Amino acid sequence: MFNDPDQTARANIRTSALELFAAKGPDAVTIREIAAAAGVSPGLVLHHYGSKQGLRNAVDEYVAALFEVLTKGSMADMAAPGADTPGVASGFAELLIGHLPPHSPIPAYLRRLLLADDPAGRQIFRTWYNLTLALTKQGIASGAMRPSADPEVRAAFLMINDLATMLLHKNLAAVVGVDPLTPDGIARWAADAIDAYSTGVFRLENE
Amino acid sequence: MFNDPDQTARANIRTSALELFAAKGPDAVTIREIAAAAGVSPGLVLHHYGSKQGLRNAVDEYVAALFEVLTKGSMADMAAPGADTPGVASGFAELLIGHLPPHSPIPAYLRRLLLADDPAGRQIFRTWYNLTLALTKQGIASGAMRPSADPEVRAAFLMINDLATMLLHKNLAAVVGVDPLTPDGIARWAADAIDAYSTGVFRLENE
DNA sequence: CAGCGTACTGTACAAATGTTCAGTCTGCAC
DNA sequence: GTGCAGACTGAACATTTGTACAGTACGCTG
Repeated sequence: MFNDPDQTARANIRTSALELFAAKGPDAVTIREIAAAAGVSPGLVLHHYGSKQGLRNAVDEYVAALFEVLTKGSMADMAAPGADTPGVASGFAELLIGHLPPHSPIPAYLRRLLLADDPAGRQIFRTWYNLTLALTKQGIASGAMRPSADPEVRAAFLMINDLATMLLHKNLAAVVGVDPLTPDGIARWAADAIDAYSTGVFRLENE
Repeated sequence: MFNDPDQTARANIRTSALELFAAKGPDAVTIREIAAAAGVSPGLVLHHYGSKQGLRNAVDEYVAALFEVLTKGSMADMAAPGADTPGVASGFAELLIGHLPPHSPIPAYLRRLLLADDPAGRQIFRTWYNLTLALTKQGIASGAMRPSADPEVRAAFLMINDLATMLLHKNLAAVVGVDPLTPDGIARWAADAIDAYSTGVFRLENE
């Protein structure tokens, strides 16, 4: 899925850049490094993308477009949940990742975009939020979710709680021993999240 | 509070480095830039810290030590909540930030440490998690929190949900219109978080 | 075949940057 | 006063890195 059949040198450069940017961050990657990974000369990188910034923009746009596609795919899953498809409680992030091959650099790149505080990341954040808000209002209307006095904040709350598992999964794996992005980690994590969101975390005083 | 009276050139260099690292990231800051901000020559930076990496380590250690102090202070607040001290629901992050001057670079630096996936950040993450886990178990034992089948994951869940507001507050402010690190943002955010954690988010089927 | 545009290479260059170092100044011990 | 250790400066150096460019190979069009 989403295996780009484009094997031109231009596409190879973009793909290599995507992987290296995701792994080390754009600032820590040199054009020579990208060229070597793509099997071309450094000059060709500039020939196709004008500058390093141009290449960064191209990769950003590519990932943003892919994100839109993934979003639509995840929405379809949401509307018609299959046998083992987790509900909304386990979050959209896992759903998105489920649409990608096992070691795709896309999640790591998305992580950088979301944390970078630049226009590309903010646009993705906005898309994600609008989607979450729509689902939240829909859930409240259908009775699946309890009403909230502040639906906008409620949607943001649910969204970034979900995002947090993607942003911090390495720390979680190292410290807690549960990586919420691995198959068994997902299960443990989702079970507790659903429990927390359903029965609540704090006990009311009059209980 | 925590205004270091150390005004030696050595301390000034560390302070300037801390601010610049927090704002732009260590890789994007040059030794010359730090020296200029501290009002010294570039050579002196190396004289005191040996190398740029040495300076980074020194800043990391300084922030880690400060984090320990802040943690203890926040725990004291937790044990004896004052008039307007929010409960555990609004999270530890806000409590920590409340112990710092308004425009302290510490939160931004902590953010970088936690997202960097290096030993210094992992140690802070670990301290934070151990604290959250202890409070969670204590809350369950006292009856203030509902029991969880998986206390470790429950503690991690609550912790990173809290962290997410700190990591993504800029995106939240730009897209949602609520910055959970500003005074009025805290109020709106905490109210909804407490509501979500108390009465739950999803409606059970038999209700 | 001739011409031309595009992909592509490898060299060269200028700027930035971490680091080294010789040397100066200052304060303190003897 | 003399000597010395440490703070501090400013110039210089080596390396890295983004980029420009001249030149080559190749495929398409006329």
